[in-house]
Amino acid sequence: MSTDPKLLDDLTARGLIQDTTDRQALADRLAEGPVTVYYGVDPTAPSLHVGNLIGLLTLRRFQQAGHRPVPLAGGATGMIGDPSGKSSERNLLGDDDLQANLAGIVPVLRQFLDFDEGENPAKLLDNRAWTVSLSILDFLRDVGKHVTINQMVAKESVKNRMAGDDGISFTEFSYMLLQAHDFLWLFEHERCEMQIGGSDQWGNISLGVDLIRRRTGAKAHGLTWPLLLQKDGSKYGKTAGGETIWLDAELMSPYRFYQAWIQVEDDELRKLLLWLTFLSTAEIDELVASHAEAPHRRVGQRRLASELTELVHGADAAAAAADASAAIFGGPVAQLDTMTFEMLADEVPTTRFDRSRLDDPDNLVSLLVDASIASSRSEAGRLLGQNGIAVNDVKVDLGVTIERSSLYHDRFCLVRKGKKSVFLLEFVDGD
RNA sequence: GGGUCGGUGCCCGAGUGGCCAAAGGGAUCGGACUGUAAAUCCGACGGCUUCGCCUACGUAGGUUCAAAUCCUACUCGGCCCA
Repeated sequence: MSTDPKLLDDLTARGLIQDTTDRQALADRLAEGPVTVYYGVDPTAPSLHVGNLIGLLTLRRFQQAGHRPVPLAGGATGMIGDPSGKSSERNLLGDDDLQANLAGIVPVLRQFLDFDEGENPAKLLDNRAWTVSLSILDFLRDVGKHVTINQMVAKESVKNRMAGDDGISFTEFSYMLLQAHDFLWLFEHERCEMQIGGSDQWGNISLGVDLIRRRTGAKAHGLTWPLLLQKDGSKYGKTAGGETIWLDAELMSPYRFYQAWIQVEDDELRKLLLWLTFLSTAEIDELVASHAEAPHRRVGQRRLASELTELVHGADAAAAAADASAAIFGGPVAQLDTMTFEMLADEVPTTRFDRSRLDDPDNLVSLLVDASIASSRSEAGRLLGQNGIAVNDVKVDLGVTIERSSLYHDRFCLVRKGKKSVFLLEFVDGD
């Protein structure tokens, strides 16, 4: 099977290459034929999030170019905690949590990678498989012997932590050896010649490359991309509101996922389109240019949001998220029909109440709290006082009551908090 | 094990007996301006039955009219010594 010779150039054009091992050797090897390439994810959270997005997309780019992707779940390394990019020691996760997290990431992987493709199917591996049975003596002899402490201490991630107040535990210090061992194992058992990761992984990746060379004399390859950072320099991964952007529909609905990208600022658009979509660089240039002509139409954000939502959640979910957004931000809510409201109820945070709540006078504050629109009665009062709540598009004050006549289609009531957050209240008959 | 410094609200960080629900900054949330953008400005930012009350400054006790501030024990973390 032949491979796409333009892969490296495309990644370069997108600005997705931060560091590589010997660039020419890598280009030659990729041109020669399919390469097995791995990207490791530690299951430290119940699902994957934006932080893993570039990795998944890059694996996909490799697969589309004819290479063989290996997503590696860090069932073993997840128990240790990678100090890279962390300023303080991690809490160790228990076995049960890890297993549950692992189960959570598999479906997401399937969205991105083809595991059934004839010639170069993706293969999911878990480093527990070869790590749990590893004896400490073997480990020290086969891995530790080939690495000097000097080398390890020189790594950026370790240096930072040694300079800090909290120090670094031996456990986390050892993390890079386990990762290097993974690479070696994959090289020997899966003919995996390449590891990719975010730039914070560079130290760990190059250590693995070195280990492979010392143990086998062979040349392995590494590639990292720049980290996706927010303006303040912190890792990307949260919405403006500080909510983690999950890739699992259970943890973040497609609508909210879509909204997270719709709200992206103009300055970030080009970069995000290049890094996170499969649109060609030419298409992106065009899109960014037309966006600049009429920024208020937000064509750039719309495209980014729908491309990404489709990638992560599928075409149907992406269309539904776009429809819901159009209904909510497009015009007067009063004009929406029952079907649209029912559709919205699936997309927007919706709370169901018994109709009897409508009979309480002055029920607004308690409804806001019960629907988790405000976290306390004090906050609800504050929001109302600051003109932050609109019921059915009308700003309301303290003391307002939601009654039967306020409902649309005798069931729904739409509450806005601020400009961007929308909630639906649904009133139904009690049992 | 010894010594030493420290543990304050979402985070950083002031405060060393009353004027402390606790300075300042960041984050966040509302408002104005806009384009569901950025920048800027304004306001809020423990809870409640809100002119008052309750809960909070590592944990548990104690001294005092009064403690985040003093004392005791415990606990956790940094650093130094062994």
